[in-house]
Amino acid sequence: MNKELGELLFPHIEKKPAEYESIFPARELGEGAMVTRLGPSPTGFIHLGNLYGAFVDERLAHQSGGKFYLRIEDTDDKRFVEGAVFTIIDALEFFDIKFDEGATKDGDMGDYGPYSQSERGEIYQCFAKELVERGIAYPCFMTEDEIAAVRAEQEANKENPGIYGKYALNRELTLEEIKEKINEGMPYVIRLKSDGKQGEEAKIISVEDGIRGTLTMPENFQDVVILKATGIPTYHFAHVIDDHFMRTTHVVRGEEWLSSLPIHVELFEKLGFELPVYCHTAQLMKIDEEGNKRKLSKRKDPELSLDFYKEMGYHPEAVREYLLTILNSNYEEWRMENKELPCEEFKFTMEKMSNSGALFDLNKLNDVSKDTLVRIPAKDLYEFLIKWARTYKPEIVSILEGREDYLVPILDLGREGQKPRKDFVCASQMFEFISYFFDDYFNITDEMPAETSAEDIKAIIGGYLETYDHSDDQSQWFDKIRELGTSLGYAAKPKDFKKNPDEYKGHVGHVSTVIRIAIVGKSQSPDVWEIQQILGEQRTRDRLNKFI
RNA sequence: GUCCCCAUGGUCAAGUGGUCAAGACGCCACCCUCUCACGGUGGAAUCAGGGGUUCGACUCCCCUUGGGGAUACCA
Repeated sequence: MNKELGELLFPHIEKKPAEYESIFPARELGEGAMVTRLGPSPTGFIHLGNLYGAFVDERLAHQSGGKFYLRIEDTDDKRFVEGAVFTIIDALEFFDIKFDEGATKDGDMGDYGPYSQSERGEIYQCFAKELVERGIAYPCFMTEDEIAAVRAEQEANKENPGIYGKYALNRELTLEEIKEKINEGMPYVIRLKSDGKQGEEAKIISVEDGIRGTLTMPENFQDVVILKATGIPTYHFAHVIDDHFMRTTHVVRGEEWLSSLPIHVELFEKLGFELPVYCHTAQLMKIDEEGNKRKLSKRKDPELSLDFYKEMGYHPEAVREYLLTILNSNYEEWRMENKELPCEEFKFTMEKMSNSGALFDLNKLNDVSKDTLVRIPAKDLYEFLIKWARTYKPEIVSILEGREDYLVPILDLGREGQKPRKDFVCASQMFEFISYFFDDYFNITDEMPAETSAEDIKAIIGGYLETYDHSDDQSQWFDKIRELGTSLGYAAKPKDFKKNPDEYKGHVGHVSTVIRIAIVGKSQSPDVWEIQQILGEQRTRDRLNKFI
């Protein structure tokens, strides 16, 4: 009867399960090589958490000489967003996550495809058919109302909700009944006929998790849906079939999957497939408006969308560094000892991964980013800045493009030597920081120091202009400021002023601040002499003249 | 409700029965210093609570509490 039911339900499926074993043979890889995958669903949104997981997959595979592939998990037609696949591929490319096979913009690449679940219907149905034929899956015609009624009854009886045991109304339908319902055109799903027990009788299963160690939980007892009414598989079924036939060795996924692990274990067992190693990562969290810790959500946290980082102009390398520091607790230490090595040299381990959800920390990202950018040559920063501006601040492209000779020294200001400045965090901030080098963006934003009177300000700038010699070296230049200040009643050294504040109007720092504001517009900046050298004599004088 | 996961400073965390309980970010002070940044020194700040086990618990067990997740024809 089951055989007949299989044919009735899946008349078009001709391949036998065993055939797929030879179509997708075991991979020939070295000892210990891991095969991992990223399985995003194309909802049009990809956030830091996705990248976090992708990184683990990527490191694990490439570190072990294995393979890392991209599989599109588009089994939810309701949530599908047009163009989302490209968005995902773009984002991963931007952050330099490299795949060996899987979905690409030009179609699939690799021998284990198709890599989009929507194109694998025949494979899923083949195995659904097999399960039906073996009597461990069945068509279920229960309507939404029936399911709701069952649920209400279960709630009233304080029983676990779900379709199982006696509540699985269509579990024991006869072939005739099924035929009849199908002829009536009733829609149906295919459910697993679980033989698990619940409560006291439940068997306890235990699974070795790559990150969390031994996991123990009660077996599954629900008749879960494996094929929806549309013939499309649910995640559970697709996961088991795909990861088996794509020969995935390590399934890295978020901890929200932990509770459906028993379903997957049962499915793997029933299908006779070997269980992959599961690695359940902790979720990235954030603090919400009420002050509660909560998982990064797709809807509510647009600022944690990958687009946020692209818009702000965080360098992909900085984001990678940040991710690595929260991914492996010993990464930071390693980085301090190996400042110049590429992060790929770091030996990533699952043991060093945290089991508890980390809160996203923008401060930390910024700090990591500063350290990362200081290692990047100014010329590369220049190119990065232009690339960012092209999409996110097009109005400044014209003042940046083709001006490498002007920009590179600006971006390199104070970065040489043992204690380089770490002024840059991200592209948007970089432009802000150097904007005074562009006449259209230059303006005076800070107040002159309180220690300097209006007459003194004129005297300082006038005197400065009088003795200004663009070819002075840095110490000659500063000596002049010191002399100028002294002649106007300002201490030559801040310490002198602090010791005898009554004897002076202020100190040389105040004098130089006046000059700094005239030239830079702000009371804080890198070395003024170096800025003047980049600005050139004429523009320096022009800015000063405006004050007289 | 049921099931699962998690629990060291504000944040990220080291720690795996005996430590004055690392380090990083942030914060504060000081030093360097013409400003800022960088760098340096120092500081405040943590084992959620209660029971066990043990000569001895941050570490092992139990309970409570708290946080997170699942409980879908979403992934």
